Amino acid sequence: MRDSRRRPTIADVAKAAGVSKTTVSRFLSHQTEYIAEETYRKIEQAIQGLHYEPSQMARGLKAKRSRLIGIIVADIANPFTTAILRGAEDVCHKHNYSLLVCNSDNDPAKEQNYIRTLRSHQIDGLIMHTTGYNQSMLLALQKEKTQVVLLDRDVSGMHVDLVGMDNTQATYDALNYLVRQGYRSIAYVTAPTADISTRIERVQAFRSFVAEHGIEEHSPVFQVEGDQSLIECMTAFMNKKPVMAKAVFTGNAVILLKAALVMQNLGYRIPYDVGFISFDDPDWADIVGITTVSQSAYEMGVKAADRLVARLGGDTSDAKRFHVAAMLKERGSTPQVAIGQSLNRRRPS
Amino acid sequence: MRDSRRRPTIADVAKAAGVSKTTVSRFLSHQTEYIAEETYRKIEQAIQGLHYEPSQMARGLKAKRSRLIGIIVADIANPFTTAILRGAEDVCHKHNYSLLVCNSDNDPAKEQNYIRTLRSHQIDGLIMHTTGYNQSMLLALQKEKTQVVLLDRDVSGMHVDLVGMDNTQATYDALNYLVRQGYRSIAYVTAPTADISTRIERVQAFRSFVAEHGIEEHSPVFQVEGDQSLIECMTAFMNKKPVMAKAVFTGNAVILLKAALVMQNLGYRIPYDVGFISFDDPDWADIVGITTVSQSAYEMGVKAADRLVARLGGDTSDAKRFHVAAMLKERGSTPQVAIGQSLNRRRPS
DNA sequence: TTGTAGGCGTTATCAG
DNA sequence: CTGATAACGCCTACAA
Repeated sequence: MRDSRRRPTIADVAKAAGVSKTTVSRFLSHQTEYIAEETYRKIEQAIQGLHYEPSQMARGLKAKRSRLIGIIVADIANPFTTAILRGAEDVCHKHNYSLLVCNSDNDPAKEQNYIRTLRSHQIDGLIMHTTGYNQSMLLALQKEKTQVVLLDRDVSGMHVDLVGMDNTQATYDALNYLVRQGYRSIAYVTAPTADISTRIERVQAFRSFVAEHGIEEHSPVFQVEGDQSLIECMTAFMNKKPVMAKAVFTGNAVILLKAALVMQNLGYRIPYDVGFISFDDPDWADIVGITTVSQSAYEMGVKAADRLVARLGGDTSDAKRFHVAAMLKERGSTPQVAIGQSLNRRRPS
Repeated sequence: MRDSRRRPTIADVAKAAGVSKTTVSRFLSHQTEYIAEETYRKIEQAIQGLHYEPSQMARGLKAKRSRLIGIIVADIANPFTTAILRGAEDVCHKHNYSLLVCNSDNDPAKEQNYIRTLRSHQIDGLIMHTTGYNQSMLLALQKEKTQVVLLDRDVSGMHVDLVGMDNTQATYDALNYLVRQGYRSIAYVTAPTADISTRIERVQAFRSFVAEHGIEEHSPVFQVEGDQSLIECMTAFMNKKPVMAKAVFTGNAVILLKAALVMQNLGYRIPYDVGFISFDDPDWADIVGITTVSQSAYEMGVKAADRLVARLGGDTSDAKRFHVAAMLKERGSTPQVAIGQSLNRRRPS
């Protein structure tokens, strides 16, 4: 008698159905053509009765496939990441893959650690929102036929699909909009760029733009780490003479929130004292009324998983870059201002 | 010669080090006492050289452990969930477990599907934020020695650890606070309770409270599904006579955001026309100034994973309920009002 | 149409 | 101190 506390195996099913393991295996892999009607029904019943479910571990060991897809994200608390996860999860679920979610915290060492762990679990593919520092491990993974798709951030020297956005274009779009609205003093606030391609591209685009428009003198880039440095930067920016219409441009939703809070605590009101615009489009931007450059993170997650699944399905076409569209969502935080207008614009009554 | 495109196996390491697989295996399981210094070094070098990493699939097959922990969450887009994931992930990572994240979308069928998938992957344990409808599958899992910890929501008849909060107490705390602030007409807005224990408990607590305080006539419970019904409910609530200070109490951050937006679109201002309080404490509550009943979701994730890891480590103590503290975070959305004060309180100037 | 006999990569047992 | 061997659950030639 089988121990009901043990998960049933294919042997249990075989015994219950009075056939061999091979026949059950055929049933499982839908090679149903050569199975007698009678046998088919018996196996079916045995499986139902035992609540049998094939072991992915055993299957994987044989087939060298795990039906596991790894995803390493930089910050799981970021709504941008959440939306990506949701998209990737939807696609993986549809194709019967499961998602191993890892949170690197933007820490290259933690990321490396996770790559190792994922490799030990024989992941079939990896969706990588990378710190940018683990190129060699990723290349090694690739060599072992683990498919890799880069998400958002690029890694130099990797010839794989990348799903992201045109950061230079998006930065220019946002800045053109701000200038049209009358702002001539713009601070770009970002977490330290480190080796993160998107951050670097955006900062470069920002610098080019403000130089081209001759407003670089009043348009600094702040790479902030920690709340204290943010407070200092915001204070310095707001105190900078000459007094004129200023706007803050934040690199993601997390920094947006922090910067907005700092401004509030410093006694500045958005948008009456300072304009705000941000990359990312957290759900709460709607209610606070923050103009954003929305990246459609959900689409990115979907697309990345789609590409990965396609590769796993045998697509060997050349590695490609996919850009999801960025969309400027205009809200109340960036009203039109008279050029050179001073601070302390009155709240409309 | 070994194919470098194949992941190295223990046999490759053994050959490279000139020892047997057994010896390498001893090395891997840190039974280092009986290994000669010389041998130890050779194995170490072979592993380094080959970038060998033991296969979890093979290990799992043998040991019937996968070092995989499944977590099924109801809504991955909810910041409450994100915080939980972060907590659980931190703990799992520390103990060398990986997290298989599944998003049930509050759909019992999808949840059932995921339970099956996770079982097929031989998860060692499951953290369950459940729809409440898959009791029998969970019991079956348990019988197979898969540890289960319930998160937030209870399942009747399951004798396992549960990490959650005291919903009745928290509801009373919030309502007592509102009454102290002067509100006498309070709407509780929740997603349909379905079989979700927390939602049911909160609604019951709300009903008891308003009955005890004799304000049930002006204090409805709205179970809303979809934006249209939310608009109708909010409109009805605000139009209800007599005109008096009203407050909306939302069951989670997602509904909070929707309800606040609806109010805004209907032309009501928070808190001048209507007070707001909510379960959950999304990061943006700070900047908008919403009073919340914070659940410390991160702590819940940590605690749940801690319990699971403890069980996996052999803890066989009785199943227990763990309550994280709920904390009322008072912000601007629930100002003190004169009892019975009418709508359209003026914005302070 | 069905069954037998390996082998996937690892660990445990037992014997040197 | 070290090594041969069997077994975990499944799949896949090859046979019958």
